[in-house]
Amino acid sequence: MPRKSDAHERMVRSAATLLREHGAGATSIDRVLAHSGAPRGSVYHHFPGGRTQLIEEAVALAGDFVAGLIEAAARTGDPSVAIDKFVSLWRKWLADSDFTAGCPIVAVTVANDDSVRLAGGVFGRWTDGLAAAFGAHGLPDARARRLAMFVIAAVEGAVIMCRAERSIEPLDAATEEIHELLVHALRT
Amino acid sequence: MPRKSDAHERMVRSAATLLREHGAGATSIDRVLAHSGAPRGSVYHHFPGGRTQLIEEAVALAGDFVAGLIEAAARTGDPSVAIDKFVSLWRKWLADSDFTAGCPIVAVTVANDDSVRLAGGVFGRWTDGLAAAFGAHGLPDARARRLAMFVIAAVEGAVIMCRAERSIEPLDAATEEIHELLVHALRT
DNA sequence: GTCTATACGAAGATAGAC
DNA sequence: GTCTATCTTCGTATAGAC
Repeated sequence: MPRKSDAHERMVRSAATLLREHGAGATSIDRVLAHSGAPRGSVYHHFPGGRTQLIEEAVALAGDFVAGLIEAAARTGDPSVAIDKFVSLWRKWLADSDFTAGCPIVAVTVANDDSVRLAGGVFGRWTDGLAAAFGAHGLPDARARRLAMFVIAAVEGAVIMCRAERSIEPLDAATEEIHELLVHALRT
Repeated sequence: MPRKSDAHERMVRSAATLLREHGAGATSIDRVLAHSGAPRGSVYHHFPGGRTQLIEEAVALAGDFVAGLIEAAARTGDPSVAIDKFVSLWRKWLADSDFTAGCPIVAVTVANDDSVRLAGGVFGRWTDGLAAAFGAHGLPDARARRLAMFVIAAVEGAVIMCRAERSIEPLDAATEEIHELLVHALRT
């Protein structure tokens, strides 16, 4: 009885990892196979859409994972908690990878991969989740949305700078300045 | 007499363009040749270091261009001017490319290209330039640096989201929230 | 500086056997 | 579901002629 954790799932997870560490251009079927240990012969059985489908599933998986985290934290009604969860995730991934891994959604976006189509939806969902937390705190819808978008952009940008500089400083700077901004924005 | 605008320079410029539009993985010698119209035969005459050297020169060119812009604006002593120049540049590039072009430094960073080594230095120079403007305005060194880093991260992140969502909204949101933050930070 | 030819490897995708 | 060809295209790099 084939468990759920079969070759298909292992390949999607490996694709997400390669996306994060080496970008879309380097995420080839060959490398996913080597990384996941999945068998060559069944690639087009599991992914009839070939490489495109594989990348798209990896984007969806990563997008859902982060969205779930944001949405769960947003339900506490405290925007600071949601932001902290989001930032902590990147902090952990950067540390675990020694500053070589970033965001898979960013990877497909800057490479203009076929799956950029999905990237907009993922960022949109993250934005909606965070905006809901700001809204619950009493901010007007327009400001809540603007702030949510801004926080996500700032953190994503900081993660890239952390990789380039091989230092956590940019993410620390972003965390502090976001906090500073929220002190004023959330003042009731 | 071979002018300065010869095959070498055209290739570097084309490489930067391809980096911005299709990422590091898709910036191959073949594509640079096709895009620049430069002759095949002299590639390794102009670039003894091959593809690696070509990409590195493109990163350096783009990095210097933006740094020069920031540094010139910073000399006015008004941080808002420097930020406006920086944001306007991205706004124009996004519009001109119909949201398909981003930052070449980001491209080599997320692809973990050999030239990531240069990316940290480029971001560092941009940060120093903007921090100088904040310092001239009277902010303490630590805060000036933190704010400079944050602004660059936020704008770079917003540009990526603009590409994914094919909309200028994320950059508009970033511009407004950065302004909001500066209203408090630059209060004398 | 620029040309052609060539070697070599990696990658996506398909076909047909088991 | 998995295997082994196989085809084709693309990419880097070198050699040697002009």
